[in-house]
Amino acid sequence: MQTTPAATEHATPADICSAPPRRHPRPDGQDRYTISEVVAFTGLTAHTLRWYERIGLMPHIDRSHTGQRRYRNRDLDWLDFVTKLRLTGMPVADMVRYAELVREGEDTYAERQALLESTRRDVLNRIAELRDTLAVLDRKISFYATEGTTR
Amino acid sequence: MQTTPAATEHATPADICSAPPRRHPRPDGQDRYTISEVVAFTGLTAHTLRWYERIGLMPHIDRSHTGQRRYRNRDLDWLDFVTKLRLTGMPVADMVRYAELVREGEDTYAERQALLESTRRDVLNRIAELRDTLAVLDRKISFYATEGTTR
DNA sequence: AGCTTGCTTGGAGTGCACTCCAACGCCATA
DNA sequence: TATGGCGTTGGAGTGCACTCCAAGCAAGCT
Repeated sequence: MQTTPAATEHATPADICSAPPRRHPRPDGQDRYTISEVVAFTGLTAHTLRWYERIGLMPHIDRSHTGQRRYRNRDLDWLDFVTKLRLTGMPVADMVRYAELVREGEDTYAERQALLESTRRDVLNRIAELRDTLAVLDRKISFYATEGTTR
Repeated sequence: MQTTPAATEHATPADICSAPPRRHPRPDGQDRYTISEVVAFTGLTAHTLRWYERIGLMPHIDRSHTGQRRYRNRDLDWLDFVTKLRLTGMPVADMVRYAELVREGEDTYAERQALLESTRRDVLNRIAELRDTLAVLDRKISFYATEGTTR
């Protein structure tokens, strides 16, 4: 494991460019959270959090002296990002791939960029499809609304 | 094997986003299609079409004198709608529920409207989430773009 | 007549993303 | 010292949405 201060500074290079708006406010100045706190912040289950770690979707999580997980703010940032990726419908395997690239360091910037750009295109397509669907729904809803009231 | 140019046309995923409305035009004036024609129109597999019928997501499909399915235009319309609902992430069970309401006739207009309105809210939320995700992706992508070129 | 193609069925299998289980450890409070 | 609460693990189980299989039938072509 890397333990140099430099490594700590940009331990997860992905985090440098992320300043996410927080939906689950974290206590200020704290940087060690139990798994149940993370459950409360993220809405994920403890099972899922452990499973993410097992499959390599999470970096190694710090442990207390008794072996319990202590999540740090950068882990929560990463979880926020993963949750967003999941919402796009990206398969977990692809997210794991991205996580691997992050672990491999700066040499993978280009590949990470390509991966995210492909995801970006997927998201745009998905939004377009959803807007299409919305139009169909609106048409049907207004049909039911008028038919329901005029008879 | 199919040798139509259409098969070649949608080989590249890039074309998908430039072909929004009807990717598989139906022949004019026809109203009886074999299962394999419907496969070509919808992109669903024959397995899935039969499964949809078994679980009650499709109405009873007409049969030829030999017992083979003959889909009609209204069946294709229904499949288009189902496909849109599926894109919203609606569980199949909910779609089956809607199909049941349709079979039960006009008395269920109000309930159908409520169901679609709830779906509509889901779709709007989903679009908002995706836009959020898009913002995050753009931030990261531009980070990788500048970092990748400046070093 | 023989062969190929397309379609039929019920039931079993697959892949994904969790989700749960049993057995156990640590530790604070009563 | 005991009880409750929170945490740990590997492995097995679950639910969803397909997906495939084997065996068979009917029609069309040579």
